[in-house]
Amino acid sequence: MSSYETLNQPQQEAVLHTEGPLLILAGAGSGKTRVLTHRIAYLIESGVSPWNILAITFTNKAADEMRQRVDRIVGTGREAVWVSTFHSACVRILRRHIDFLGFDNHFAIYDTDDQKTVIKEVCRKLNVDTKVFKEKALMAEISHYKDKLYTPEDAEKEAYDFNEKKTAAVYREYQAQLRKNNALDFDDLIMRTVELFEKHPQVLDYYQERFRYICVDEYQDTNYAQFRLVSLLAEKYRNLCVVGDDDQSIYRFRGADIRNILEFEQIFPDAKVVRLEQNYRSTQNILEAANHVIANNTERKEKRLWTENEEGDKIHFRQFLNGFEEAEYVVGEIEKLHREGRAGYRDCAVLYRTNAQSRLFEEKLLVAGIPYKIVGGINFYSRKEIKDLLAYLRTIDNAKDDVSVRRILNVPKRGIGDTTQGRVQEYADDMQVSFFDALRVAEEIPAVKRSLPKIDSFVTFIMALRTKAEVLTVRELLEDVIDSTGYAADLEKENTDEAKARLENIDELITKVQAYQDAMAERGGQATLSGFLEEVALVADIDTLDNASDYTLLMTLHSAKGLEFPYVFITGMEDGLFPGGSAIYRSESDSALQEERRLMYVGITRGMKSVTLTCARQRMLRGEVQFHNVSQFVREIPRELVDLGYAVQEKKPDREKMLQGDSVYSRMKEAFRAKPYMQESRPRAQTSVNHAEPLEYGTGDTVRHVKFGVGIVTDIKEGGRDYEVTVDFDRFGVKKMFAGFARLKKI
DNA sequence: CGTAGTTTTGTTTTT
DNA sequence: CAAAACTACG
Repeated sequence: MSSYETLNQPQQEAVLHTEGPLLILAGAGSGKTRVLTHRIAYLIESGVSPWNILAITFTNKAADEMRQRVDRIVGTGREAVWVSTFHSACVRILRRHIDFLGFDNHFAIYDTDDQKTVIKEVCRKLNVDTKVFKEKALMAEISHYKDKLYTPEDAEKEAYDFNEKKTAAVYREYQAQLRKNNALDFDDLIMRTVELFEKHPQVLDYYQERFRYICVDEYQDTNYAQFRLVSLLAEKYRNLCVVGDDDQSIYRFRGADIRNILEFEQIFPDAKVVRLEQNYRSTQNILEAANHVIANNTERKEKRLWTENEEGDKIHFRQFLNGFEEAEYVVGEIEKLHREGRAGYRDCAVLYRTNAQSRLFEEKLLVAGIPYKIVGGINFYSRKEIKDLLAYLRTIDNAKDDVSVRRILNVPKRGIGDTTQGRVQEYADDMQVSFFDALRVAEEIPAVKRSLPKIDSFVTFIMALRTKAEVLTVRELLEDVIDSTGYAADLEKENTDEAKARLENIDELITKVQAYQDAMAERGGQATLSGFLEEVALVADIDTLDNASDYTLLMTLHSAKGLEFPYVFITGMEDGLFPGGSAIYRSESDSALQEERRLMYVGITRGMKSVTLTCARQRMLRGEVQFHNVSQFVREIPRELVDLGYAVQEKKPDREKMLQGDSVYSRMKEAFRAKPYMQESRPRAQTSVNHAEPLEYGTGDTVRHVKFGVGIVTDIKEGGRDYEVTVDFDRFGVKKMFAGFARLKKI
């Protein structure tokens, strides 16, 4: 019990309040994970059976960690506590009871690729032009319906214009296809569970009894469907504890409804509210900066985090000519930190808005020999070779999974091409049977006579695998597939780098199967094919990080949520990139911008000791060079909290370049690249005295003045024949001046 | 039926 | 600048 003394006052309140609804408003770094784990431990210690506790976390990794921590405090019983993500919990429930809804318990879980395949098929069938209705857009629409628990019928009822009606029709057919394939997509996992509970009260009752104490973390990112799910489960005993921070709500695009947390007190009027506002993670400067940025948002609950930590470094801000130099600088800093023994590689994280930005950093890290890992982006499981092999496993596991069957029908090449596939599909549609069943009776289909023997041998092959699956372990089965299809053998013959990489991935897959089997054996569970496939579908990249290895992490700001690092680099701080282009334009409602700002808030508050913001003037984006201004979020940080890195070298201007990109490489590159750009801008700057012509710098740029030194341009006004420029100088404060006189130079 | 070569298209963010 | 989608040829 003594461990509770290490908690502060509100933290203790939250831990000790076990009965009835509880809302914990937990600011960034306020120790909410500690509170949650202690709360679960306290529940168990005060006699609640671990069996009766359900804790929902945002990632599987967080779930594992929480389970371990609870175990460390309580010692026993953690096995029985359910700690998992919404999706995992739902799968567990559905595997047991989905037959109530007419699905087979061996249902497949479709990922984005599979969904797209189905959508394409649906559009073809319904004669929907995918040039007009993009698959991606349709998927997003359908997903939103599901987030709100709209059935296809609901969607059709609410559809007023042509587009909406079409979308609803696609939705209906899409759901029909999924059912035919005995498959669920991610959103279905939640929606079908709610459906199960609503249609079968006895099932709901079972789980209500089972989960008398429910905890939901990251509550600000739940959508309506998840809210409904939790409400149903908690209805009976009302022991619902939700934890969240409205300032960190960053998943609105996937249906997260901030009202869930903002209106919790209305829905549960007897709820106790605890606010955790003391931050234990970051320095004062970091926290101050974060507070100032987020204060620009209007749609939020007023609050102010504070800390007893030291003041610490200022927020470092550096602007570069292009993305290469930005990456070089960041990598150089990490190298320096490591060399000077100030930080391990794992203490540094590089964050960015979009996954595409990881490339430059990856290249530079590779050259520098710094161990790193990219989180997210192209998922391991979405590589072709892996998807192919998994499609075999899925075909074996779920006889109705047409998407998988079609994928492997001609992989490896069996001489069964698109034409044949189309004819079989047509037959299957006409006769209302599954694709695989159509293959089995292919002799009935006159049009495919030529390929008949090939089809027959494929069918026999799959049937044989299914028989084997009953006696083999998952690993043995996978190895059998790799072997008997000749998949690996074909790749070996190719003998290219590409093929080698794929072979490595296949080995990796075998390793993962083995790891799954081991984990199940350790937990005393049964390793099943369904179980493995489920893990494959639901385990995100971030879940597989091991804390023991010393590598620098690269990831999106979204992925960084819930993590912390001593040294954080937030890169690509440019208007148009972050905040993203689509968030800037909408003048009507700036809620998109506010979401971006919350993302910025999340980013800054990941930092414990140091936060560095970087940006580039010039950047290659989808094959084109783009010019960007410094992100408005940088400007929202008070000037006195920012270090520009130039001030000290005022007397020796040349040194700043060495500081920025301290390799010969970078200076060569700059000379090379900068030329065309300089040629263009210099004459403009000179003539700007006469006419209001474009300046070489813009709002947010870092500039140098002969006398005042370095500063940031905060405003530019067009004043007749010249510009009036407002600059916030490092050492002289805010000055207004005419561009023609000031002869400011962009850095 | 399969492949190589060509054109088009596209960006948030994730379970 | 990619990846994906399409086309034309063997």
